[in-house]
Formats: sequence, C-alpha cells, structure tokens
Amino acid sequence: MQVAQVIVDVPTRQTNSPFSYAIPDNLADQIQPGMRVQVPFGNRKITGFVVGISDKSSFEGKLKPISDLIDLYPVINPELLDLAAWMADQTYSFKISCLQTMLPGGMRTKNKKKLIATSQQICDQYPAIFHGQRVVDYDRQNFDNQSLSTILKLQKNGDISVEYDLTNHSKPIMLKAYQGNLDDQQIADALKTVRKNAVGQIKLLNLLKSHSKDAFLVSKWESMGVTSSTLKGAEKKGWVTATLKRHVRNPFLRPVKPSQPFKLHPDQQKAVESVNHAISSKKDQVFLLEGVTGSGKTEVYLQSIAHALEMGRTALMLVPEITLTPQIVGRIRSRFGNQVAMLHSAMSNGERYDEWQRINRGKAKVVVGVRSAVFAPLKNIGLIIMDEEHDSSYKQADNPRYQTRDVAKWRAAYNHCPVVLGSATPSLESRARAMKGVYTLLSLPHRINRHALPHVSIVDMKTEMAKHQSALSTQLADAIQDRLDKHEQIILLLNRRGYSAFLMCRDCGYVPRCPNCDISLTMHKDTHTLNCHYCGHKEPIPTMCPKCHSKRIRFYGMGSQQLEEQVKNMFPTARVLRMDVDTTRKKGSHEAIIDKFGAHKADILLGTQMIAKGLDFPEVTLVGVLNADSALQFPDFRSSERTFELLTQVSGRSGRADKTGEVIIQTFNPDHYAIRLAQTQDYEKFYATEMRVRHEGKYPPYYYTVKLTGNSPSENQTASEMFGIMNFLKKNLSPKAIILGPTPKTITRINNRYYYQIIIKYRKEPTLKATLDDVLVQSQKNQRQGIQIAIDNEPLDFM
DNA sequence: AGCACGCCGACT
DNA sequence: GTCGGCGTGCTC
Repeated sequence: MQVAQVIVDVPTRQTNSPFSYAIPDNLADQIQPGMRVQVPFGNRKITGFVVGISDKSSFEGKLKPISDLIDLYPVINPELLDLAAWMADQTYSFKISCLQTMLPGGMRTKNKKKLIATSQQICDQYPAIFHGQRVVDYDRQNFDNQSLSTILKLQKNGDISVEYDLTNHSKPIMLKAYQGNLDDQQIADALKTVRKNAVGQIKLLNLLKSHSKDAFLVSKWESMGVTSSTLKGAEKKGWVTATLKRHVRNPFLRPVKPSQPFKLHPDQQKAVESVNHAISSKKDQVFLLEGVTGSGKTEVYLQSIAHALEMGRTALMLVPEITLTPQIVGRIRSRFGNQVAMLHSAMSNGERYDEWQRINRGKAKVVVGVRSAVFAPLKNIGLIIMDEEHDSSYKQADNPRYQTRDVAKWRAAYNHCPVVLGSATPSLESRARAMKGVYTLLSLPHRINRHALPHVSIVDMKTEMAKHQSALSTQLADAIQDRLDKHEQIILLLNRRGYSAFLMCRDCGYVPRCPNCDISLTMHKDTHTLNCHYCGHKEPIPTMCPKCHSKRIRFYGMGSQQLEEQVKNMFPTARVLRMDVDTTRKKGSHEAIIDKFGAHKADILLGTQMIAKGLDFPEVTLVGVLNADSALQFPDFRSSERTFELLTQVSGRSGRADKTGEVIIQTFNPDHYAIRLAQTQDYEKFYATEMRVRHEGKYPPYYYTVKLTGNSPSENQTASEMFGIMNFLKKNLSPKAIILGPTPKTITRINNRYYYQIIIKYRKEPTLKATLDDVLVQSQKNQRQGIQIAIDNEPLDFM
C-alpha cells in the first residue's frame, strides 16, 4: 500500500511534522509530492501538502485515507519542498506556513467552511442558521452560542454537513465595453437633439462616426475623453450597447522597444566575466557588486542574465519592494521580451497567479520580483540577482521571518549557480563577508556618464530653528525658488519614520493617546480624525483640550500632508505632488504619480522614503532632505546605516542629467558621521567607522542576534513569562552568550497586549537552536493563557 | 485550529 | 444527583 506524508494546515508545534495517510487506489497513480490534498483530521476535513510518498508508515495506528486531491499538478516542486523544510527550521516557524508563503496569494486555500442542510426541511426548521438557504458560509462569529450548539447537535445527527470551499482560484475579470449602435444618419440626427453644452455626448457621437464597429473598454473611452456616466446615459438612449469583455491580465502596461546589450566599460566587463564564469562552471559563488548609482550595475545584470539564458538556464532577479517601477522592469523586458515574468505586491492576485503559472509551466525564463519572488517555481536556475541587497524589505516582518538573501543563497547552492548582491551601500554583513573572502567583491567605482556628483550641503537646523519656525531652511527655500524660476524639478524628502503630526494642548501639554496602545494619536487631516497607526483606532479631532478645556489645542510635528500645505503656501504657483502611503494606496496610483512627475506636469515631488528609491528623473536638479536625522533618534543599532543609505541614495538621484544637481540636507546633527560621510558619498569611510561602532557594541556583523518577543493581555504575566525564558536561556547557553532583557518594547502596549523582548547576541552557540525550539514547545503550552512568543532570527532592529 | 475528554461549581 | 464551565491533550 502507498502512504503519503502530509503536512496538514494546522499551524501548531504538535502538527509540525508530517502525518501519514493511505493513498486510495483511485488516486494511486495521480498523487505526487507537492500536491495539495484534503484529508480527514480528527473529525473534520482539512487541507494539507503531500511532502513525500512511501511504501509504509512509521505510524503505528490505522491510517486514514486521503479524501481528495486538490491540485492536478504539484504546486510545490521538489526543490521548494526541501527549501520549505530548511526555512521552517531556520526561521523557527511552521512548515505549513512556509509552504503556504511559497504559493502566490490567490492559490492559498483558506479552509473556508460551508454549512449544508441535508434536507429542505432542516433548512426551513432553523431560519436563524440558514436564513432560508441550503448552503451558508460557516463563520463562527456569525453565530451566537445557542445557534452554535444547535449546529453541533444537527451535525451529530447528520442533518447538516460541513464542507470546505476550496475554490479559491481567481476568476476571469470581466470588463465593461461599449459599442456604437448608430449609423451615420442616426448620429447626425442625434447630434441635432443634444444640448450644445453637452460636451461629452457630442464628443461621443463624433467618435462613434469613425469607430462604429469597435467595442472599446470604458478605460479606452475615458482616455478619449468620454466619461463612464456619459456612456451610461448613451446606453439608456440606445446609442451604444454594453458588452462584457474578458480581461486578459497583462501586468506590463506599456509596450517596450527592444534594446541591445551596451558596450561595457572595463570594470563592468570584469564583473560580467567573473559572474559568467561562475554560471558556466556551475559554481554557487556569491558576488557582492558594489557600485554607486549610475555606475552601470543594471547592464551587468542584464548581460549576466543573457549568459544564463544562453546556457539554457533561467534567471531570478530580486528588487526591493517599492523600486519595482515600470522603469526597471521595462529595461529587463526590452532585452528579454516576453520570457520575463514579473511578481510584485502591487499586482492583483489574479495577475500574480497568471505570472506564477507561466513560470511553473516553464514559459517564463526570467523572473523579476520582490521578496516573495525568491520562491518563484523556476527550474534550472542559472543566476540569482539581488539588487539593492541592503534593502530592509528583503526581510519578511512576520512569520515566516525569512531573509531573502539567505533563501537566495540556499537556492543557488541547490541549483549550482551564482548569486549577485548589488548595492551602492552594501549592508555591513555582506561587505564584511566580502572582506573575509566569503563573497567575491566586484566593484564599479566610476559613474558611466561622468557627470560630477551633485553638490551636497548640510544645513544645521538648530541655528535655523532659532531664527524661524519653518520646516524649510532659508537656504533650501531659496534653492527651491531658484529652480522654480528655471523651470527645473525638485524632490523634497521627508524621512518620516515616527515623525508625524500629533495634537498637543499649548496650555497644559496634553497629548491625545490611543486607548489601546501606548502611543500618541496621529493627525489625519483628510479624514478629520486622530488615528492610531498600530491598532487602527480612530477618533474625532477635539476642538477643546479634554483635560484643561483650553481651546489652544494644536498639532505639532510634520507629516507629509502638513509639509505639502506649507510648501504650497510658500510657493503658491508651484505644482506640488505628494507621494506617501496615503496617496499610493490605490492600485496604479504610484505609477500615475511617477508618470506625472516624469512628464514634468509638476514642479515639486514631495514624499517619504519611497521616492528615494529607484526613481530617475533627469529634470530634477534639487533634492531637499527635510529631516535627515529622524532615523538617528531611534534606539536602534542600524539607524546610522539606514540614514547613510538613504542620504547616499538621494544624493545619487540628483545631477544625472546635463545639469549639475544639488542636494540640501537639513539636520539637527550636522556632525554625525552618517550624515557627514553621506555628504561625500564615502562608503569606505562609513564602513570603517560603523564597523568600529558595531565591534564596540557587540553588534552584527560581529555577533549573531536573535530577538524573542512575548506578548499577552497582562503586563505582569508577560514580564514573568519572559523572565522565565531568560533564566531558561541562561541555563542552556554558554556564559559567552549575551542575553539582554527582558525589557518592555519601545511601544509596550499595542491593542491592549503588553510586549516584552529578549535579545540574544552570540558568536558560537551550538545549543541555541535546540534551546529556542524548547522555548517554543513550552510556550505553545502556555498559549492558552494568552501568551504568544515569537522568535526573530537575525532581526533587522532591536525595537 | 477544533474537538473530546475530564474534573470541579450551581442548578432541575 | 446532573449540566456545563474551560484546562489539557490529540489529531495519521
């Protein structure tokens, strides 16, 4: 008899190893590892992943048979099955969560349950449950306790059955299209009847003359100046007919012109040769490609990808979250055409599913994507590229907390192919490894276009603020006016981390705080509310101080909305665009803003971090950084690195065109090394300085780190549990391990749960893995008391 | 996760 | 005496 090893979709420690199931005869020749199945588990049916097939099982008891097969082909290939097991171990997470993360969002089954009445009679008998329908969604929250016990009873009697809805695959998108109905004579007649000021209708009728046969999508009509409401009206009048068109998903919105490989300069040539040699000789070598903006890293990537393809292999290129702008994808696609698949977060589930299918079927040979694309089901990978390898979006913030770089290296080892880590400001970890010879350092020290670096100046805001209360220093304001006069473009960057507008009473100092979290509420002028960024709590903006009843309650701090207002006030004629989380929430709005600014339809682009990355506007000759040091205020060992990265990156932005650029950095810490060295773009000196700081503080890359976070509704309970863990760690680790804490987290209370953390710093702890696994097993037992423990291996911050 | 099993308080 | 609370352990 054939036995399948199944990882069931129950994320707990006890179910973290495979369960054996008998393979029924009718599925015997179909079932393969990597397929999903439905299995009986206890007295219910759940989904699971087949991870292996064998002749017998180590399980003593009687095996239950697999009930159903969900997939017709493996959705996780053998390589990714191995990877999932390794990753679960590495990140202290459940195998099932790892398997689930590897699938594109639209394919994840959510175990959605349906209640089905076995007879109409039952259905009519219990209107509170069925509301007259034979099949209802079964959501526990939808039923009160009484209904719940009735359901239980009915289920025992066999009067209702519970089934799982597994149809989560995305449906085709149908879009509305309109087609004209009128002949030329009718159009002429209609034109006589409409009012003269009905511009939209007149336009539509005129268009119908030349497009009598075409069924255009609403978006197409809109691009020709006819609104959807005009079309609806026209439909009523019988001028046009609406039809549904199946939308063929195509994430590449615009066509690209094919491009040819550029001639390489010697440094690039050398880099390409080294990488290509590793590809040809199937060596899983890791390269660190260091090069400032404009030094031609992308061309190195492209020619190496081309080489991998020539060798009959595939290539994976990873880019940071917000960089994946059409500009970059366009360049890849112009070289490799429709062999390129793209995977990123702004795409819909359906689009991602389609692209994933193309990769899985072997239709796409080059994958460009963000973090999760590292799990793309490519076979025979010949090259993995990680652009901007230092970027923090490569580390997943929640379970499984994997670091893309490590996954990439694992896949490279599996596929016998090189990894290229590219950056102008490599993470200290990577650079240190390159210095030790673990990675091969390749550098592109020259800017190709030979333009002078922009002139970078630093403005001390301490003296500036003494003079006037404005977010813009005199120097920056003057420079802005100068560029506006010359019709050149300006980027203003607000380093907003933890820097947003809050309300404060000028008389008693009262600041409204979130009732559920230990944090002050943030002003949102668009919705006229005070919001909590952690739990989503909202309340109206008070006009009077609730404490002292003073009316002088005003907002402080600088959010991008406030900055926008201020800039508009100072430069009333300037066209200002704002780009931040609020203005880019809608799909495609990110692109729309970039396009608009790129077409010089605005003079000033103002926004947070996201405008610092990957954008390239030739007309921009001034970049202003409003608060360079707000990241420096954070109690975090990486804050200098972050600040340096950000400032170096924006400085590279300006001055690429024939006009020399200027960068103005406003700061309260003008003498901080991260700011000074960013001014001169001196990565080497920064690396040396920062390494010394890290060495002294026993931080990465000198030490490995693990962060343990615990939370529960009671502060006492959280603290005592964490103290228990700390003692357990002390007992099981060597005296050389540094255990910090437990300490309350910077924001101790979120959503009425109290958070404490322990940091472990170590160099060599052979027992660490086992000890932490023990901690998790113990904590699973305590979870019923409401304590949750999370382990973050190599956290990005200690906050 | 979800459910059964099992051991202690307030009720027909 | 029983019904039902939720603490504990198991699910191939």
